Amino acid sequence: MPEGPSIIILKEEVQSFIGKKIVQVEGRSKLDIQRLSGQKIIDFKSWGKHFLICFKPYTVRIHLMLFGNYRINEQKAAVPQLRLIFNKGEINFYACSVKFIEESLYEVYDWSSDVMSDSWDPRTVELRLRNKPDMLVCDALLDQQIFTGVGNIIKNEVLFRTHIHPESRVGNIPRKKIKELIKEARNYSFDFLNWKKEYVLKKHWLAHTKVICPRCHMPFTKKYCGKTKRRSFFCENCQIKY
DNA sequence: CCGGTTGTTCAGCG
DNA sequence: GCGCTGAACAACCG
Repeated sequence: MPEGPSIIILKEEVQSFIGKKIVQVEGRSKLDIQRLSGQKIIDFKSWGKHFLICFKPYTVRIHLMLFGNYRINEQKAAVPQLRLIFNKGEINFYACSVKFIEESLYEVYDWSSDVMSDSWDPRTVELRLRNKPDMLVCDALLDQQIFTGVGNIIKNEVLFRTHIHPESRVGNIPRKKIKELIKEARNYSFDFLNWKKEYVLKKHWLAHTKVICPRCHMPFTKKYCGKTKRRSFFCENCQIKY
């Protein structure tokens, strides 16, 4: 379900609930979710994979993790973690993490690293990469403080597009190539968004889950790389190890 | 039925 | 206190 672009889609799907009052709250979250009853939704925001429901006194953070999903104006055969019922319509979140954020969002989040954000700033990303020269690039792409919103699919596709081997050390990658990587992380994320909206995301995967390199037709390597030990699909021939 | 996964946190250990 | 590992959580697909 959830890499950054998927959360953008969620945000777009719930726009009509902005300004609406929650009339009833259900769910198996152990938090005091009843405090949401009677609250009016001020806005929906996102920071990477975090979906933020903004109320005047606080914010609710939904994280869909690996298996989470949601239904708008319908339910599925499962107990929602959080169910928000309005006079007209409802939003249901399943298998997710729910948290209250009491602080101002601007104390908690820095949007300049969020690949989907209007405030995205490649210089922030470059600085944070420069501070982690020993990190493998496959881990850096999944580090939410560096590439906020990037997940495993985006990681694999961006590394393939930029011809970078996942086990390259960040500090060994030439600056020009780093800039390309940063730019492509955002660029591919928007391709992801558009393709997902059209239900053609998988069709456009060049590397993720692939067995043969579409560029040179050599077999791909599948390996659980880096500290994150997430699946990497890459071409030893086309992707340079720095 | 089992194995695997678009993710993250935390306990336990050396 | 650190870094590392594995467990835990959860739902769905093939």
